[in-house]
Amino acid sequence: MIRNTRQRTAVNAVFDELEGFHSAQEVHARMRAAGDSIGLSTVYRAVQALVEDGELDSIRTDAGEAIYRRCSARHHHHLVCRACGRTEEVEGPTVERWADRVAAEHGFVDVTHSLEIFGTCAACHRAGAPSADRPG
Amino acid sequence: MIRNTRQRTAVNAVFDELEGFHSAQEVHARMRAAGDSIGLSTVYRAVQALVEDGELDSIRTDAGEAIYRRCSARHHHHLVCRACGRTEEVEGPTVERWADRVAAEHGFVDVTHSLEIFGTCAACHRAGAPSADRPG
DNA sequence: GAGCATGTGAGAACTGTTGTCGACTGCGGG
DNA sequence: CCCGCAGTCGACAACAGTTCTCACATGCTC
Ligand SMILES: [Mn+2]
Ligand SMILES: [Mn+2]
Ligand SMILES: [Zn+2]
Ligand SMILES: [Zn+2]
Repeated sequence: MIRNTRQRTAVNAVFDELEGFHSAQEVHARMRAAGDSIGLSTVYRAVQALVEDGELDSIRTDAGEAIYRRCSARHHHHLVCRACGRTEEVEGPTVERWADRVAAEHGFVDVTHSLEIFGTCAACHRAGAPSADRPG
Repeated sequence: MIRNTRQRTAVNAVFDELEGFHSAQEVHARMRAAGDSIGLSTVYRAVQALVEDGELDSIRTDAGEAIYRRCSARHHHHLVCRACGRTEEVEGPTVERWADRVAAEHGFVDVTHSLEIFGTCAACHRAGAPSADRPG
């Protein structure tokens, strides 16, 4: 049975005040800095539970770090600014259909997909953010 | 200046005989098992160089491990069997355009994207492979 | 409140990856 | 040829992110 703890509630609350994606370690550091007493392991367990509950969405950075964000329920993808981390949720029925069709054509079943778009947001571009190269 | 070494050549050759995606560690183990003497660091350096040369394509598993595969030059994506690792390269101009358009609509520039499709291939499905759940 | 399954957290362990550095070697110039 | 040396190798240590361990704490049910 899943129990209601101060820590779990607190981690969940952090994502109410946070835009974009954030790592477990970052959340832990923020909480500690704010005077919240919590262990790193607990933060990891909390974000994992929240992902399973559909409260958070997680993606992986190029560096291999898992980052998390409060997430709306319906299926969507992310448009992430490489410079500031700002994130837009985007939807595209076309893409969904394409992925399913292509998989079906190859005889694949039980199909899922991952899709993220990366770029430099208008604000960062204006501010002269550095551009990275990364083939998709 | 980039030098031609036995090790670099050997790593490159390994991917000629390998279908699907494979990790640096796996490649290292295979080479060692085949009597090839090579260091793990060297394998890492080699696959990284090969990715930069466009010889290999790399994606990241859910577990955060980088895996590599010999890759054709033109831009494409992958349809990967969760059970056996079998991989199909797929292309979709529709998706490319959709990603660019959506990013542009949000004022993003310098846009790239990552897109992978996962499923169970026909052979594995017939063989009764287990199905995983993984939201896209 | 008592009992106990569940959760916590400090620290150790693990995993994939990168850094270090003395030894080695492809390769262009002499 | 062989010299010189920048580029490379590889055993090993270091790192980063994540997970495990286990003694202790604490929600929940009764
Ligand atoms: Mn989708
Ligand atoms: Mn594409
Ligand atoms: Zn930005
Ligand atoms: Zn398969």
